[in-house]
Amino acid sequence: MASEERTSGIPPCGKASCEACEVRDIAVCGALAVGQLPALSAIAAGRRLEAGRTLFQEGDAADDVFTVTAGTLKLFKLMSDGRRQITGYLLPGDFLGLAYGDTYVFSAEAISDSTLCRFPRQQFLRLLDQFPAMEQELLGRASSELAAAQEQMLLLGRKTARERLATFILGLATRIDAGRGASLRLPLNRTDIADFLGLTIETVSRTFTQLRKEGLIAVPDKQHVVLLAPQALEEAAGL
Amino acid sequence: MASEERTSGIPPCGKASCEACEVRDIAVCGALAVGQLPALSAIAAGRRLEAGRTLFQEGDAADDVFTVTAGTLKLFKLMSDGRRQITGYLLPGDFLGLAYGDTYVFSAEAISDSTLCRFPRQQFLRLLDQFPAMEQELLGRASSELAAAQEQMLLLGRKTARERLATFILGLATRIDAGRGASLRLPLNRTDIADFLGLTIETVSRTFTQLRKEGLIAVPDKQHVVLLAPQALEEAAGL
DNA sequence: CGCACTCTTGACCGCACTCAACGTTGGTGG
DNA sequence: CCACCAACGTTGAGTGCGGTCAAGAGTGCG
Repeated sequence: MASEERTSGIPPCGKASCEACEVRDIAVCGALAVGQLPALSAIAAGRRLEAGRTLFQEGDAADDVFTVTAGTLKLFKLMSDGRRQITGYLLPGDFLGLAYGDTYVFSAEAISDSTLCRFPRQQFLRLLDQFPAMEQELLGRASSELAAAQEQMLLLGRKTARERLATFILGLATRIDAGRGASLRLPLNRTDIADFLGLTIETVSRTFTQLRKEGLIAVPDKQHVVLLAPQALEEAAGL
Repeated sequence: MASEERTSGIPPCGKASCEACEVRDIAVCGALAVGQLPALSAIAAGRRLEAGRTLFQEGDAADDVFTVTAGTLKLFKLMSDGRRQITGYLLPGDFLGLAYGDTYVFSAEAISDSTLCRFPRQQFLRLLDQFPAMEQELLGRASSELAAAQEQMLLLGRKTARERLATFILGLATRIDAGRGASLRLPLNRTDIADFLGLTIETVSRTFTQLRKEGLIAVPDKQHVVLLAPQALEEAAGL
């Protein structure tokens, strides 16, 4: 769990960090804000989720909203014949539960062992009325997610395999922010990367090899990538 | 203009309709709510935009938010070499301006002659504090947009050309809602449809022909489509 | 050791792209 | 009125990128 939390910029939910929290941080880390907001604490419930377990499926009643405090989750949509599109992945600090009406419009599954903070949706929404700052924070998050979604649409609709993978690696580096030349731990395996980038695992694998042979990245093992030439990688990503 | 407004479920912004408006309708139709909210009226500004004119470009300072009262707009992202991805299109009643931080993350251009209601962003955001219902409405809209974006990611990442076009036509029918068997006016030309679906105009054209020859649709002229077999079209869309 | 799982690599294929020609429509001006 | 032109859409022929199918390598586990 500790190594999971290390991968994000969000501080772990220890007592020390809580001291620095403000109400608006509810959306940053559910568990952090619980101590600050008795009303929220009352409705919060911790939830551990083993790797591979489903949090909810597309079509389920959207009764809860969540914040991720540890681990990695993937969000995806399925077609009846099994084709899959991963629409996003969540790291500690991410909020989950905006994009739906009565039912979830995608499925969520833990990639690694994860912990989440669960809030019954109705109670959570009622709390928003009392804390406008929280609502603004949520609106800001929705904006960011929309911007990311549009970036992903450009990737899926118009970029080549090479550009997609380069974009993915750079985006990962930005989210995890592990400094220049550091080794990035890939939160997704090849299958998930393929389903995120709209490719097949074979093409993902070949493209990793291609970027590696060109000296843009190193792949010390299948779970890690090193950015050897970030500049060149950005060019490869298609600006 | 009248024919533009007819294509959406939103009533035109006449005096009669305004009587029925409530504050939360600000997000439904800017001009509607102006009469109800003196504070909003004070900052609102009408804006006509000819077909083909740019409302703003990706990277511009995001100073304003808008509601569309007539016409059609397209939102898109460009790559340096000219590749384009249309991330969405706006019909009367749609809100514009959520997905950004300081600068717009996409460009917006009028497809047909359009009118918009413009609100300086800072003042608009300040008003949100005073009208929580408006903020909740916006949050709901952001949710819908995110859901639509995820649906589009599935389309772009995993669907065939045939499935993409079928999905597009059905989605259009839902948004315009022109009843069974009616003739749908296409708000986008072939180039724009291609850039929306991540295809080329040739493939879009061929696929229109294919669906027509199979009897799923009729194409009375290049600007109209008739759904002859909605059931079969949904199958073609890949469920 | 054997098995299962993930990833890589190679050979081939096919869907959508590219390139090119042609048709249709609408506007403009002689 | 027609001639001309530009913009848009359709259709055909050929190509190539990424998908499919298949084999093999690397790894972890009982």
